[in-house]
Amino acid sequence: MATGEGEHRPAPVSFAEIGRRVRTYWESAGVPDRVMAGHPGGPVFRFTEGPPTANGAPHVGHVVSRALKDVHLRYHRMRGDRIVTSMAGWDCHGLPVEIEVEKRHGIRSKKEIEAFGVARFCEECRQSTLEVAAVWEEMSRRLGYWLDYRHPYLTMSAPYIESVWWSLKQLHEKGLLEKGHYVLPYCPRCETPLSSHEVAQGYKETTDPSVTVRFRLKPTGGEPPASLLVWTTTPWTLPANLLVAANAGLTYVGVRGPDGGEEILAEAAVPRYFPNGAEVLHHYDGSELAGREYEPPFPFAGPASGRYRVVLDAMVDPAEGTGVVHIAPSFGPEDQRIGAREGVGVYDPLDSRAVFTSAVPLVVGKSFKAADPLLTADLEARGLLAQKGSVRHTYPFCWRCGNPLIYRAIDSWFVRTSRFNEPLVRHNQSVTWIPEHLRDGRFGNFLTEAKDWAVSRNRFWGTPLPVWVCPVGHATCVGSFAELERLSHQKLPDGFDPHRVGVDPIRMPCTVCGAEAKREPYTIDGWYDSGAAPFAQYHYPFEPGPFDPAAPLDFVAEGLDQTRGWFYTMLVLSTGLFDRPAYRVAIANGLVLDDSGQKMSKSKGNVVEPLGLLEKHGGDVVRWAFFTADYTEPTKLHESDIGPGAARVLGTLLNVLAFYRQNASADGLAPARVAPKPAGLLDRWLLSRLDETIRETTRALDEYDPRAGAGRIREFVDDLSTWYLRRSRPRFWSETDVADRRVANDTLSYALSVTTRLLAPFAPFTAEHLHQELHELDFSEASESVHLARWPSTTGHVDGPLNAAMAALRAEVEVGRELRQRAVVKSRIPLETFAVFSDALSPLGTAGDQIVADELNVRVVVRLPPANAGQFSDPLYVVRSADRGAAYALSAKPTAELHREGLIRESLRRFQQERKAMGLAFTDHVEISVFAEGDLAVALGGAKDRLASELLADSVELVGVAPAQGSGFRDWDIEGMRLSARIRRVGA
RNA sequence: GGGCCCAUAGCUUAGGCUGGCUGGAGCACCCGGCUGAUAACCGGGAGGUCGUCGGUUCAAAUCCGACUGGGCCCA
Repeated sequence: MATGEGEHRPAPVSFAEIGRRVRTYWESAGVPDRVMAGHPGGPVFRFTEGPPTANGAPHVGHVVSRALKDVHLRYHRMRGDRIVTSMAGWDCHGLPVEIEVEKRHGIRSKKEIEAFGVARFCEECRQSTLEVAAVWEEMSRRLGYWLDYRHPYLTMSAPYIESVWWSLKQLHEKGLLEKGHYVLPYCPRCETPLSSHEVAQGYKETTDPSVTVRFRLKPTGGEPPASLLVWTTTPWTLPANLLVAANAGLTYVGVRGPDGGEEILAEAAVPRYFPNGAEVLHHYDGSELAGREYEPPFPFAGPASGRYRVVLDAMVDPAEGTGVVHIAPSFGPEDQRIGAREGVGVYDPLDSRAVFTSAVPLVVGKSFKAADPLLTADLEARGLLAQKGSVRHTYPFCWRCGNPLIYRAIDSWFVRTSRFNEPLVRHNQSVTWIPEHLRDGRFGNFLTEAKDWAVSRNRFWGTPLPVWVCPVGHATCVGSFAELERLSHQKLPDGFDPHRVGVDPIRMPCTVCGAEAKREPYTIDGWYDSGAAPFAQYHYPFEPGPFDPAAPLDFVAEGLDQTRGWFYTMLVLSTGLFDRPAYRVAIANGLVLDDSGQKMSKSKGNVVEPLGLLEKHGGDVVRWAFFTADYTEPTKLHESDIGPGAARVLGTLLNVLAFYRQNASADGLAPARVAPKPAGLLDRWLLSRLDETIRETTRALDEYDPRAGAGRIREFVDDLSTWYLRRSRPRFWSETDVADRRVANDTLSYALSVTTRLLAPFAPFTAEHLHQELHELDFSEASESVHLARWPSTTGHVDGPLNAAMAALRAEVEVGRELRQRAVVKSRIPLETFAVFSDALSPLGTAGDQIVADELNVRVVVRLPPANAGQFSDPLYVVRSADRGAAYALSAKPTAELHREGLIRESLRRFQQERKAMGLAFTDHVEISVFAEGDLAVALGGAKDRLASELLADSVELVGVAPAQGSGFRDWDIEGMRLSARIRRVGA
């Protein structure tokens, strides 16, 4: 039994369901392979997939950049370009992977890895990388991001490593790869240095001790005892203190300390340290302090004595601390510089895990952090602690394991980036950055300051540094496996594994002196691996391939964080190796935040999982949401907002398609594949708008602006549905003008077909669904896919004046509607006149005026000069004036004849609704009996033929006597008059 | 401490480079209408100090400066 009137609605559209169905079809028909095989003769479009770490699951931010990459790749494929290459890639090496394996086996240090077995450990790492790939692939399938996942490049594969070796040797020969002993950020847990761009990812707010210590000056004779006040947030570095620095340009004062002795600090620091004032005993120039000797705070068996003295340096900042700075040359870049200048060398009492050695008995066996309180307490006991507190500041933590880093001097290999800053900056200038400000802003700034890149890692799972060093220190960089065989005079085994297990045992005679050389025991930074992807994925230069050393990539896109990561290392390598930019166009999307604008993090529990998101909404809806947001800015992810935007455009298109199919299948017409010859104004206008949309969407994608492209499509779909189709509806079932019906059908199907292709890069699933349904392929013809189609081109229909005129006409209709509302006459009741007073011509002539008349349901539209406006200012009209220079008037009341016409339409609408409520198809024939009162009876009496044709009624009976209850009649009230009707399906 | 970005209606936003009619849309809300595609459509309403202050100008959402708030990066 029916639950009410009009309750047979179609099932809600589920884009997720459409997505699943389309995905199944694609997979069974092998569509992605054929699309990606592409156009062999087409122009080359160079692309490289930024290899995600094959270790962490994807997050929503990855969805954004992948959606962006996909829309452009699809567009270029449809343009006939050959994408070089669609290869997926995985960044397999590095700490992230090692840490995962460590966790799995409860390993906590490098020693334990060695006990576990390096070979076994690396093998586990290798296995682990392949496990996560499946999640990424599934995410990409749901998103519709097409890459060749069956033949990915792996940074751990032997050919890839060989290419990386080749590149390292190139740099080495150019003198751009060297060993040095410098202060670097160092992770005590991972026991390895990190590069500055890795450190950049790990700054966090933290609380550290803040202590001010008295360094007792050695008496120079006769003077009372005095101390320097020295401030630090790292008490653990005090045992390594070798010098103290003051600034020659500052004034220092000696004030009376609590124990009566003199305490020396910068005058500028006095208010901070002694807010209640202090008794100043002496003034000193900074230079006067130079050379004064002091007793080290911890007099252990450190380096030879006699070095503890005050030196001068301009880096000493009076705004911080006491203006007297403690210098531990092994634990700070500035400290190292000053120590080297003063010839005091370095002193490092920590082992590789940053645990104190027996050199500092007080804290032997304690890690650097744990030593802080013990050292502080000892200073206090000896009366050396002037002040103790804590400070909140940002401090670097290991980006992978989360432990605090330290800065320490260590042996490391460097890419001498500082030697080619100028070309880096220059090549960056030729990159089209989106957003544009990155070029000279964040990324550009970073390049200007680019420091040497510490690429060696004291780790296990990575590309081994192919450098062999003899006891004298001569370095030989090996650039290929063949060279390794030649230099080491040994045949490499079949299936040679160029990881540490394979290369560590190999010895070779030094190429300089002939002494036995051993490999430097380092692996290299995983970021180097990924930066090498543009050439290493092809095993360049060892195998022929599409890589061209002179050609940058045409396009890359990743998250903004990659400005310090992949975008940077690619540019360093392309500049260092090939002296050219790495890419022409780089898009960086902003972070995706939760709905309150917070960063997503596991600890906050606000992480939106991409797989679930895509499954729930469907790939197209998620894509659309990101294309239409400003993805260059941090984007708040409102899950409730994700659906509506796409539903508006894609859903409307599905409705238009449903309408088309209903009528076309009744007519048995095939969809038009070429632009039909327009029959009338609306057809011409639609084709013009369509061409304009093609032109503008093409322009948007050429300019890498999918957001604008999606906007143009949205506007067109709106025009198509709410104006062209709404205005043209009766044409689709006209019995009298079959030719026009044909043109309308062709125009609509052509517009749908083109829109489907325009939509294909943006919403690949829905576009495929539309394509299949439109052409009645029903997912059955294996050779068909919208993604094999060519991008539409314009057909010369763009008519700017026509578009403008139609817009003007629609504005007039809006004014008319407003007047009708003020007249309080329903749209179904016809009125006599709509008058426009303007010197401008009718926007679209008679045909246009006909549309206006129809929309407003008036008998005539008249256009008169503004001077005539006065003649309509009487109660017979509602008037509006001064709308952009024009005035308007509308008849305020229907004539008796028009009123009867209105009654007929009112009745017809009731009957149509009743038909619908009965569940009749609009092709079902009926017979109808009608009873009506008063004017209604008169009106319907004269409209029997019309009732018959519009209702598909084989017989129309007008009953003179009011039907009784239960006789199958339904009753309505129209303007107080009774209307009753009984409709029966013929043959039912 | 230095650099970059952002701020328009309750929400998402157009416009800003190139100053100029009344700052446009969509969602949500209220009133009314329409319907042979309905998760539609049409009209009206309410909702904006275009973050704040100052400057340039006949004229500023738009250009300039400062500030506030948010975000990111560097030190």
